[in-house]
Amino acid sequence: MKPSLPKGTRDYSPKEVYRQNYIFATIRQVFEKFGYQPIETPAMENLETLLGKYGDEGDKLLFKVLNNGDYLAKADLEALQEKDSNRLVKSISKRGLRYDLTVPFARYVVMHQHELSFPFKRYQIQPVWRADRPQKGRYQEFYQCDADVIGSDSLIYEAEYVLMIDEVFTKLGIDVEIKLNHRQVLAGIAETAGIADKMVPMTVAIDKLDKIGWTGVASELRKADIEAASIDRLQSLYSGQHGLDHISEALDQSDDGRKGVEELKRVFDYLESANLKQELKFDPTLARGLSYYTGCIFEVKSKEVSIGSILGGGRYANLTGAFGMPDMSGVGISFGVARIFDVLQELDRFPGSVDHPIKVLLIALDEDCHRYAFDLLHDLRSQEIPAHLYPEPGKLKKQMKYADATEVPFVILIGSDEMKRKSYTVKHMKSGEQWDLSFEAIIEKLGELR
RNA sequence: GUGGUUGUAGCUCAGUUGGUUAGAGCGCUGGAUUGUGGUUCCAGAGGUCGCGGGUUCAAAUCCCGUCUUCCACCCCA
Repeated sequence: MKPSLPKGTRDYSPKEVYRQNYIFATIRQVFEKFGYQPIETPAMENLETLLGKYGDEGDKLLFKVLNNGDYLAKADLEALQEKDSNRLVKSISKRGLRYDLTVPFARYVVMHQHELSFPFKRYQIQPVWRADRPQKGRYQEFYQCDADVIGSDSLIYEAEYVLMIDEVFTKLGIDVEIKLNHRQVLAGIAETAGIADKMVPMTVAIDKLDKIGWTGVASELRKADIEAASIDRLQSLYSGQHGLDHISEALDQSDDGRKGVEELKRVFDYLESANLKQELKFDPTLARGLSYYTGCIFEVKSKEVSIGSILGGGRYANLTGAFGMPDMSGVGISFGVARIFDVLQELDRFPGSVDHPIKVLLIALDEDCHRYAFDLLHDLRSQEIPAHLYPEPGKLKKQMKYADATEVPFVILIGSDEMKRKSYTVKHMKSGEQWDLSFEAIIEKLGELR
C-alpha cells in the first residue's frame, strides 16, 4: 500500500512542531496575561450542536461522522431513494467534527453555567476541521487559538482584544493591519441606502470592494436585486474618505448606525493612549461572514504575505440562545495558526532558538570510550542539558556528518586520551571553534553559547 | 460545491511527431582520508513514470475515469 494523507491535512515533523509550539506559547502567554483560562472540548460534537450555526455554507463544510454499527439498518431509505442527502445524513450520522471553537464554547457555557462566574474569560487551542477545498493557507484541519469572554457587553473587551492582537503579532514579528468594523454600522449603511432588508447581500458585495472595485460591486448589487438609486447612495457613502467621522455624519438618521459608530468610538477612545505597534484601522467594508456576529467585528491581515485573514472575531449578542440560555453577550477572537505559521515561514522569521533543543551530541571513538560516554551522558542530563550519544563508537566522519545533518549545536569528542585526562574536546558546530574543557567548564560553556 | 491546473528517483526538474535498457543536478551509501561535518575527486544504490481502465505491434507521451497539488470563484483562519 502506498501511504498518503487525506487532502488538506499535513504532517508536522519535529521542526514544524517546535515552530508551531512557539506560536502557541506566544499566544498562550498573552491570553494568560489578560486573564483568560484554558478549556478543551471534544473533537466531535453532536451534529445538532453544530448544524445551523454557520449558515448554509457552513453546514456544507461540516465533517460528519458515520454512525457505528449497522448504520444502514436505521437509514432513511426513502431519503436514499430520493437522493436527498440532507435528510439521509440525519439518519446515518449523529456526530460531526468541530468547525470552530466558538460554538463548542457556547455549548460548554450553557452546560456548565452553574459552575461558572460571569463574565467568564476562556481560551482554547485546538484543531478544527472544515471540508473546504484546499488551497494555499487553506486546510481541512488546522489549529485555532481562541479567546472569548461571555457574560458582559462592556466595550473594554473589544479594546482588550485589540491590545492582545497587537501584542501577539508584535512578539511574533509580523507586520499586520488590524481592521475593525461594526455590524450595526453595516446595518446603518444598508438602512441609509434604503435596503435594510438586503443588508447581507450588500455586505457580501461591499466586502469585495478592494478586490473588484466599484464596477464589480455594483454588478454584484444589481444581481442581488438592489435598485440603482440605492447603489448610487452606497457609492457616495463609500467614496472619498472612509473615516469614522465621515460615516458618523452619513449615518446620523439611523439608530443602528449611530449605535455602531458610538461603540466604535468608545473602543478607539479606550485605545487612545495604548501606543499600539501595529496599524489599527476602521474599515467600513469589512464584513465577517459568520452569521452570529452582532457588534464589533475584527479581522487581521498580514501586510507582507497575501494569505487571507490570519485572525477573525467579533461580538455576538446571543450566542448561547440556541442552547436555551438567552441574552448572554460574548466577544472573542480566533488566531489562525496554520496561516500564521505559513507567514512566518515565508518571511523566514522564526527565531533560530526555537528549532534545536538537543544541545549536544557525544561522539566516542572506541568501545571503552563509548561505555564511558554513556555515563557522561547521564551527568550532562542531570544538569538539565539535553544530550544524546551516537549509538556506536567508530568512524568519526560518519558521526560528525550525523551531527551536521541533525543541526546539533555542540559535539563532545571522547577518545582514550580525553577519558584519561577527564577533559574533553568540545566543538561548536556552527563556528567550527573547539576547546579542551573539563566537565564543569563544559556546563558553563554550553550555558553561554548555543 | 463550480471552473481550471499539477503529478516522472528522497528533493527540484528534463524526457522530441508514441519507438530499444526513462535521464540530470542536489541528496544518499561506500571509498580517497582509522581523531573532525559543511570543500573536492571516484564509485555505487535508488523508478509500480499518482492510481485504474482504454486505444496501439508499441504509451511517461494519446483518450476516459479517479485521487492529489496549486489557482480562481464561493466562503473562510
